[in-house]
Amino acid sequence: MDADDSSGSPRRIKSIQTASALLEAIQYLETPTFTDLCNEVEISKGTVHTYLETLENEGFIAKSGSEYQLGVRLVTMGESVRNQTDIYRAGQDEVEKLAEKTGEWVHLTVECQGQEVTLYESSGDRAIAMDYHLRMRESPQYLYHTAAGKAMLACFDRDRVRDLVNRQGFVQRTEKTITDLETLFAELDQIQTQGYAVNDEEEVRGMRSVGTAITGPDATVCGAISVTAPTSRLSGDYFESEIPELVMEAANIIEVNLETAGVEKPR
Amino acid sequence: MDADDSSGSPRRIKSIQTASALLEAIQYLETPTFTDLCNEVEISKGTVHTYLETLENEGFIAKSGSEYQLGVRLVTMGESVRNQTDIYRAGQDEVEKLAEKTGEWVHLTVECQGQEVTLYESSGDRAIAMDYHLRMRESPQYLYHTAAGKAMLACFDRDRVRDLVNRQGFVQRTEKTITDLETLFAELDQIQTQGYAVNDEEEVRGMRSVGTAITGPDATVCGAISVTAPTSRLSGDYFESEIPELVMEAANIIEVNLETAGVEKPR
DNA sequence: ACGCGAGTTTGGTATATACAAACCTATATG
DNA sequence: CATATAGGTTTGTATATACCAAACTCGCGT
Repeated sequence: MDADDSSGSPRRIKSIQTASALLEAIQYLETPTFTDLCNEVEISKGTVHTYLETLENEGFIAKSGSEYQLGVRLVTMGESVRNQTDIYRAGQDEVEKLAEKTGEWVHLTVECQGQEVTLYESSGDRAIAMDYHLRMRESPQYLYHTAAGKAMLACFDRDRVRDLVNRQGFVQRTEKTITDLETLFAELDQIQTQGYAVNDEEEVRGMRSVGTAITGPDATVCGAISVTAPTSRLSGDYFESEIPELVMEAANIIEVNLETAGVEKPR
Repeated sequence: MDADDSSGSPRRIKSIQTASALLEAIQYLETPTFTDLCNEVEISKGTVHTYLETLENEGFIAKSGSEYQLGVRLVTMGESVRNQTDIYRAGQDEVEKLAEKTGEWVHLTVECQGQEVTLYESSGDRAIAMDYHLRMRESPQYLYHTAAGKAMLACFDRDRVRDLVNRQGFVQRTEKTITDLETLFAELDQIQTQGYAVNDEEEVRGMRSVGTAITGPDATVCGAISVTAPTSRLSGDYFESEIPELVMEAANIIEVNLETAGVEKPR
């Protein structure tokens, strides 16, 4: 549905776009059947069939019985991506340490095509809401929904932020979700001055998080790290200064790790 | 190089095969440049360019500077696959428990297109050789190279095994690697009777493992679980009976979990 | 036995693909 | 400073190929 034809003509391979749409549909529909997929995309049965056969053959999808699902090859590829991403290697240990220290969920995320993708996560012993976090790993999040995401947005050029938001629109998840550009910009300014972002039940009711951006040696944003916990446990001074302190410290160490290791920015 | 044209005509989308080859090349070459890729595949520069543009646009790859690498979208997709695979959900806890009990590496793997893919792994506190295991997660292994793989092979029809081996050939990794069909078949028979497989430095010198297959409710193989440790620590009675016992127990529990949960076999 | 829906195969044609060659744009070289 | 060279991008075009439609097969419920 998204015409990317910016009038000119950056040539594209249509079959890849179609395949991509099918993969996305399969991921989205969980375990669709052949007809489910035919209904989802506007392509003839025969063609869909050929695509699915090909994708299965290449290991991108797998058919179990009459249901399709993404193939195991993607696990391998995903793992590859992680291991090649510097921020993952540089940050893994810190994430685990922070999770242990706080006892809560800690996420290491990066921005990808205007959304937030979780590269690594670790749960402390008090961490809750497994299901939510499971789902979060599976699907990218809007940057303005999360603390880590907002921390990254704050580092972007405001024009770029405007651009993103225009393309994505504001999806309201709770009554506290940011739903207009002014509020967002005001908050981004604040984040920039205080050095960290908070998410106060803006994505899930009863959940708060504190996040901060991780910048590479060339001052570009590489990703972000965040701590998430139920509002009951994350409040007062702990929420307003202790946790931010810990999060920023961790981010700082990761930045140093990045600096010393061979460096490349993701994206 | 793999002609899948069984003369007949299962129609395929050629562009997807090409894209797949490019992705594989990118994964294999780590962070290739444009020209690297042109050399790797036999396609004209212009065409490669169009493919890469499309793949980047769809999030399958990312260009950082002049280097290409697999895109972050694949992380998300891979995570999706894991979470949808019953054996992952059913086995995760047991893998962790086993890792804690033994203090060594524990792997949960499945078969995919005749190779072994790691779905989940956990390292006990004595586990070593991180680099090796990192690499293992990234690239599928030959089934006859590992304990878990052989355990799965033992459950297959022998004709299917012959088929696989004919297609893959025997790649010798150490002087103990199995390199002929008779030896393999003999060992598979033994595995079937004793209920578990061992890998005695057949893949990496100084490394042993013990693995066993996990079968679903419909008696098909879903995957396998294995413990890996240095030969020095894995020997004598511990190697020959204690560990096998633990591994089989874990597999058994996972099978029960599979039985009780909603069930689907991967692949 | 029959009909029906889900899934697969086939023919023909519009078109997307892939080559080649021209074209840029930086970086090395005389 | 001019020129050469390599890395990368764009364009025209013949042809392979992807796509639709319609025919077909298979399995299931009645």
